[in-house]
Amino acid sequence: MNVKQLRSFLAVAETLSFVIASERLHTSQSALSMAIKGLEESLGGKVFVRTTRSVQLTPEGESLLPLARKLLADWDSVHHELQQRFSLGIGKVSIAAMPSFAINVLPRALKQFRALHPKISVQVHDVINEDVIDMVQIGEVELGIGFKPYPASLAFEPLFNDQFVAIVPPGSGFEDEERVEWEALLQHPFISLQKPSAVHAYLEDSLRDSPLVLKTELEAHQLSTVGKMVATGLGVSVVPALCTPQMEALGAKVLKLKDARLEQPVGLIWHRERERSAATHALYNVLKSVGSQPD
Amino acid sequence: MNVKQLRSFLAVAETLSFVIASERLHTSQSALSMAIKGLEESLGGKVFVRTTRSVQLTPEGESLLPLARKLLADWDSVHHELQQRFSLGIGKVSIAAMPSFAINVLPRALKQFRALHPKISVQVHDVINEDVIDMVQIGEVELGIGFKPYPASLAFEPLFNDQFVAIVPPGSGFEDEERVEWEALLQHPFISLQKPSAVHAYLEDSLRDSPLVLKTELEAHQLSTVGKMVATGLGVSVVPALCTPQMEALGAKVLKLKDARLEQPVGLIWHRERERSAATHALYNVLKSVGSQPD
DNA sequence: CACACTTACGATATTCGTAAGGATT
DNA sequence: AATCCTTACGAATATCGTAAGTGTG
Repeated sequence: MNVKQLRSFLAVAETLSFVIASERLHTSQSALSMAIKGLEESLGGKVFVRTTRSVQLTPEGESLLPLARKLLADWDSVHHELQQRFSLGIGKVSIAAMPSFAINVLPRALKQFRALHPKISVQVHDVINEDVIDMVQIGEVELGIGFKPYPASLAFEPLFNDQFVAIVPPGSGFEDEERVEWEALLQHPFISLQKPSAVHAYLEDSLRDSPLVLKTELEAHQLSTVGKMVATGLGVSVVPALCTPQMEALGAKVLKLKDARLEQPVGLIWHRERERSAATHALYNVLKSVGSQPD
Repeated sequence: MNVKQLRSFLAVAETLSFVIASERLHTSQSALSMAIKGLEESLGGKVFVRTTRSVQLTPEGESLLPLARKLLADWDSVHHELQQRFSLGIGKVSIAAMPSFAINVLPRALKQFRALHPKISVQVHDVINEDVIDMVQIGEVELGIGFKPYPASLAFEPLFNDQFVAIVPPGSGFEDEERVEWEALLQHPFISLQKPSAVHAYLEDSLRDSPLVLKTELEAHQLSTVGKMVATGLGVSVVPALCTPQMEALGAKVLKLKDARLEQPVGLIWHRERERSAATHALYNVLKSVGSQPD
């Protein structure tokens, strides 16, 4: 019993005519005749009674009819669903992105992606860089966006280099300058993101060889909170340059840092061993084209 | 997408190896490779990632796996059910039989039938001859057993000729005789079956040309009730000879009638235009062999 | 005799298995 | 080197369509 035979059966059962059914199936009557014959051999008995002038179902054929209908409907449904999944007609993508990217770049990219593939739902996990790495590692998301990761099991495709910038309160002594030295910046109370943050780690790393120390006096969990703290004069901080417009909107002043080491590649992260779905691949491509122009 | 491709997919997905899967499918690796290739072309994307050293499912393949399992399970289930139905492994038969036959012959036939086909359930409608005809006509049963019917749409296969016999109370004036004349019989109160009964109709028909009249003084719905009434001396009656043992067991005396016209063929009845199931056909054969030897 | 299904038969496709190819561990 | 999947190719198989056959109304 194969699919073609069952389709033939259904067509004949519904038309009660080999001629009409063969037209509906775009085949010859003889081929249809053979298909039904094959089906009957496979089942071990006749499903139709042919009296040269009329075709009717046997009781066994009668009981096959609803079963065949359901079987073929399910069959086509599965076939269609998989086709849709491959052609991006349907699908689901889960990604994780670090906040600076999620806020400043992702919306634009997602708008473009959704325009291309409106039926694919996207779930964004807006978490700090460390959690992005974890979620990709665990397999909770197929794709992450963050700083270049250490684990060898993860692959990385850079989008752009993000440099850190200093943010200071308006009206502070830095106002006239465009660039600021670390030494001058650290004279002020330092407001940092929560401890396991990538920003924090990079800052400590880049200051390792210098006599300077990060005196963290305030901590926050959200970039916008840090920005607002700085804006109200509680201290200074260092954030990814991506956040510049956001920080300025909050009322903080953004200054470049005179230290080239504070530059990190931001890019797409995925698990080498895990396959990405067609939908994820499509999003990957959009992010690659949109994400490499952060402005 | 066809059945073979889906079976190939399932085998590879479960073994994660083309070699092992091809052994399980009793085919060559190349054939399996082509089958998967064909499936992937049909679906529009890859379901496996082959890295020459390992095979793993793509996310799309992962989502196909449970669907394929169900599809094939349903498929095989339908195939098996139909095979069983044809090979009489399962099935259901509905027949209608007139009471005299249902009581005196059918049990023996059904015992033999059930021994041959234990998984086939049989539903017996124990109804008067007229209802047997109706139920076959309507299609409520595929097979009936009763007197030869009139409708041209029904086919009839005789099993035996049943003649009517007189039943009288023990100790009545007939005791010494083996045969009884109509005239003598109708001197006594006549107990008949309910009006539309075939027995009643035949009796009236066979008395049409004679001066005798059926004076029905009592009516009952069941043969055994009639028998008991006769046995207790309420009157006399005429019943199919088949019921002889039953009537004697109830205490009535059975006498032959001196009238050859009171003989009717009893046999199998079915609708010419309606197909009979394999199970019904099997029962038909058993009834033909058992039913033609009523004793 | 016209219609509808089956069978026959040659041609076309498809599928199969063996064997060679390519890639990875 | 050994293993495993893919590709190539000739052979076996299956399927198809045309056309003839068969039986019914």
